Formats: sequence, C-alpha cells, structure tokens
Amino acid sequence: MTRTETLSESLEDYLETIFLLIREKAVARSRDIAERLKVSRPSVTGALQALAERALVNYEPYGHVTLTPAGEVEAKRVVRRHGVLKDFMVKVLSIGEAEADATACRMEHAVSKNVVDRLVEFAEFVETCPRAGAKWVHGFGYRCQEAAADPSQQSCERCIEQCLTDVKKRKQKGNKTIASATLKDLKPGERGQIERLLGGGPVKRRIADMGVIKGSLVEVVRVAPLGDPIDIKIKGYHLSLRKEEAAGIAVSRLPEK
Amino acid sequence: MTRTETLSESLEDYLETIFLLIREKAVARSRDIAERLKVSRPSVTGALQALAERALVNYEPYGHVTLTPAGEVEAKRVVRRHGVLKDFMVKVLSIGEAEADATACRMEHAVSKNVVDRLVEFAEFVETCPRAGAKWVHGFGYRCQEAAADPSQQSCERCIEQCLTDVKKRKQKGNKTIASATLKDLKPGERGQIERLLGGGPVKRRIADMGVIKGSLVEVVRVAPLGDPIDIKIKGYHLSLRKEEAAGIAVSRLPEK
DNA sequence: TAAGTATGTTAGGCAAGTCTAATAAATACT
DNA sequence: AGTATTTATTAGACTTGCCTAACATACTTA
Ligand SMILES: [Mn+2]
Ligand SMILES: [Mn+2]
Ligand SMILES: [Mn+2]
Ligand SMILES: [Mn+2]
Repeated sequence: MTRTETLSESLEDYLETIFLLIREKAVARSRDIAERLKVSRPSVTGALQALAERALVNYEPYGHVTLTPAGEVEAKRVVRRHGVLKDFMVKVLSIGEAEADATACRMEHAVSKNVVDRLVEFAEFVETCPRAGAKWVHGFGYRCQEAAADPSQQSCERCIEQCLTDVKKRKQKGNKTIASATLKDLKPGERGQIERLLGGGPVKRRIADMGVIKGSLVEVVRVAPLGDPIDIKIKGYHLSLRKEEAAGIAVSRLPEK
Repeated sequence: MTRTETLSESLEDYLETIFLLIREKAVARSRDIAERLKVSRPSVTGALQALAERALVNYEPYGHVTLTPAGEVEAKRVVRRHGVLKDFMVKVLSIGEAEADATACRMEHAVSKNVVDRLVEFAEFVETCPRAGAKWVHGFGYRCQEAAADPSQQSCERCIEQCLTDVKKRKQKGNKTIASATLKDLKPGERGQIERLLGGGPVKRRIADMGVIKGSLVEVVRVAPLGDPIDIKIKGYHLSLRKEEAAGIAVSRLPEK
C-alpha cells in the first residue's frame, strides 16, 4: 500500500494515452496503449494496476479499461498541458509539428498550471494585440526559417510601415466592422474573440471558471454532422458544446492564419 | 559496463550542480551537492561513480571532484537550458523568480537545443522589435498581474497611440542617435545590441558559432574589479571575455528594463 | 464447436535511483 | 599527538519502471 501523492511522468503518459484512445476509438485496449507508448504489453498491465490502485482507472483483468472521474480530470490536465506547449512551439516558435509534439510530451510533466495559463495568455496576447498580431508572429517564424540572412534592419522598417497602415485602416473602418456572430456560426478551423456570454446557464460558469474573459480567443475544432456537438478549444481547454449553448456565446470573427 | 548513450535527468542535475558549485565556491563538496539537490550523501557518491564511469567527472574516493572537458561541455549545456527557460518565464511570462527557477530545472531536461535557440530568438525579437519592445512585454506582465481586470480594449487603444508616437520619435531622431560604444564600455546590468565584430580573432569565431548576428542582444553580467574578465550573456550563453576582446565588439546601448 | 490467433497477465529479472545504518577517512581542537 | 567532529563511502534494502518468456483468456473462423 504505497501512497504516492504525485503522479509519475510515466503514469501521466499512460493516463494521457488512455484518454486519447478512448476519445478516438471509443475504447482503450492494452495492445494500443503499448504501441503508442512504445512499451511492452506487460508494462501496460503493470501501469494499469498502479493506476487502479490510485483509483484513476477502473480495471479488472481481461476487462475494459475506463477512467474514473478523478482519472479523467488528471488525464485532461495532462492533455491540456501537452496541447498548450505544442501549440506554443508550433504557432509561436515555428517548431515543426513532430518535434513540437515529442518535446511537448516531455515538457508536459514539468510545467505547473500557472505557467501553462500564462503561456496561453501570452500566445493569445501576441496573436491578437494589434501591435503584434498574427502577421507579426508569422514574420518571426519566417525570420527563423531564413536564419542568419537579413539582420532585419531593413525589413524592420517595412514592418513598422505596414503596422502603421494596418492600424490606420482599422481605425477608419471603425468598430462597427466587426461582424458579430455566435460560436454556432463559425466553421471548423475558424477562430473568434469572445464578445460576451449571453444567458447565464451552467455553460457560462463552466467557461468563466477557465479564466475566459471578453477578448479571449476561441477556436472551433470540429462540428458534428448535424451541427450539434461542437468541439471548441479555448484557453487551451478542449470543450464540447451543444448547439444551443454555442449560440449563446457572442464572438467576433478573426481572420485566418 | 553499461553504455547509456543519453544522460538521465538525475545525472544532468548532478552535473549542473557540480558546475555551479565549482563556479561559486571553487570546489564542489559532496556535502553541498547533497544539500542543493536535497538528496542523501550516499546518493551523491553513487552519482559521482556513475558520472566517473561516463568520464564526465574526475573522481576518486575522498578526493576532489572536478569536471572533465566533456563533463564541462555537458554541464554548460544544462545550465544554458536552465537559464534560457528561466529567463523566458521571468522576463516574458512574468512568472515569479522561485517558481520559474524550479520549473526551469525540470523542463531543462526535456528541451532540445533547437527549441532553446528558438526561444532565445523569440525573446530577443519580442524585446527589441520596435513593434513590440520592452514596454510592450512589460505591458503583458502587468496585464497578467491585474488578471481579469480590464479586457484591455481601452488600454489597447492607448497602447497603439503610444507605439505610434514612439516610432515617430525614433524616426525624427534618426539613426545617428545610437551612441556607438563597445562592450568594454557597458556597465554590469546594461544591455546592448551587437553592431559588428571588429577584428577577426578567435573571439569572433567563438561568438559567431553561437548564432550571434548583427542585432543580437548582449548583456554585461559582471565586470571584475580591474575591468579585465568581463562576464557577458549572449544568446543564453555565458561568456567570459578579456578587456581587449570586449573592446572589439561594437554595440549600441539599449535602454534599461 | 474446435482449433487457431490475437490479446492480456503472471513470473522472474534487471537497471536506476533513492534511502538508512554502519564504517572509514579527513579535519579540527585541545 | 590524540581525541572529537565532520565528511565521505560502503553495504544492504526498497521502489519504480522496464523487459522476456511462459501462460491464460478471449475472439475468429473454418
Ligand atoms: Mn508525456
Ligand atoms: Mn503528452
Ligand atoms: Mn534539473
Ligand atoms: Mn537546472
């Protein structure tokens, strides 16, 4: 009877993998866990027993593995950390998908919620602040790929000019430009900024608890065929909303990329 | 005879600690290593034996511990990763010193040189690009500390105005404003941007190998009493230069903070 | 329904990393 | 110099996490 208060990196990975397998394939088989984690099947059995002892999975020999509520909470935490770190590396630092993914899966065990939250904040700030903005970030990525070429004194001048004209344009068009919409209207891949949360149901609370405020970024990940469960990503959290719930979230569309 | 090609997180930490102790106190005693790493003394002995087997430290029972050249290289790598991650968290993300330090020491084992380099690039870009700049970063930190207060629509306007006036000023004053100096002229704590590397000695090569280009940030960390060994930080690397060498590096001063 | 195959578990072993208790060496103090 | 104290090492044990080989169960299919 060992009472290890904190979860080891290894067990966090098992939890993460189980969660993702269940999400993707409806069921997490020992075989698949082993394959994903590049580990032998007996190792998986061992891990499942350890997780069961900690009441994070429901497990009995030869039976189906499911996550307990506590296990799901823990798994989601890991998944979020992984996602946030990966996104930051890919979108802000211009690291390649594969490397970002692998690195994120190692870093995810080291960062606190605090740091992750701040990272999300910063990435959003960088992507949406008119003084920086998507183009600016993209410029950094470009600069990186071009490496040492062009110490950017020249292009820096051009960059500022561009920024000035952009801001002027924005001012001329004024605030009314923002075609107001609700989350329900966005298509997969589209992103928007929260304008406000209509209606005060449990969704509002759930979302507010995540640190979402006016101006927060939200991205529609997937919309089910009938438009009902809408998967969104917000503050690094993955969320599944019903159509009516999504209709209660006013957003302003954001340009792609 | 075990040949583990890659160093474990644990051994990296021992190496890091030994390196820092030697730098600070001239000698790394088993007792101090144990204390810093919060580990028992026998554990240290074990680690030293493991490191000695890998030819990373010079070790014999009851003797002084020193790093072999290979060990020093490895240790410096770890120290740099730690420093870069910590700096990013403190300066860009506005995470507190203590938490940043602890987190950096866990993340340092997970990030590749590639990611660290990119992180340095990005932090420099963010701090020096006129469209972002130190004030802008600071604004983000401030926003974070103020938390949910002020979704920044208001202050965003003000921020842009400020940026515009700043850029205008910069233009009026023109390029001649940049009081050219050399690294030798900077005081501890001051930062500058590399203008060019005068003279083509080995220093130039050493520095160029680190990815330093025109525009790279450099910070003077410490200057010895007689002004001779000058400690600088550049691209996350720690470097010690002689006075003459520092005099060969043309920089433009950067405003504090 | 009776193989035959795929999947999962047990048994046994090993390496890394940590600990405590006991011992040895080095250093500091009369 | 001789004892006390500090510092370092050895011995032995334990935990975690991984492995291979052998066995058990579940699913497939003839
Ligand atoms: Mn992981
Ligand atoms: Mn992961
Ligand atoms: Mn560390
Ligand atoms: Mn460290």
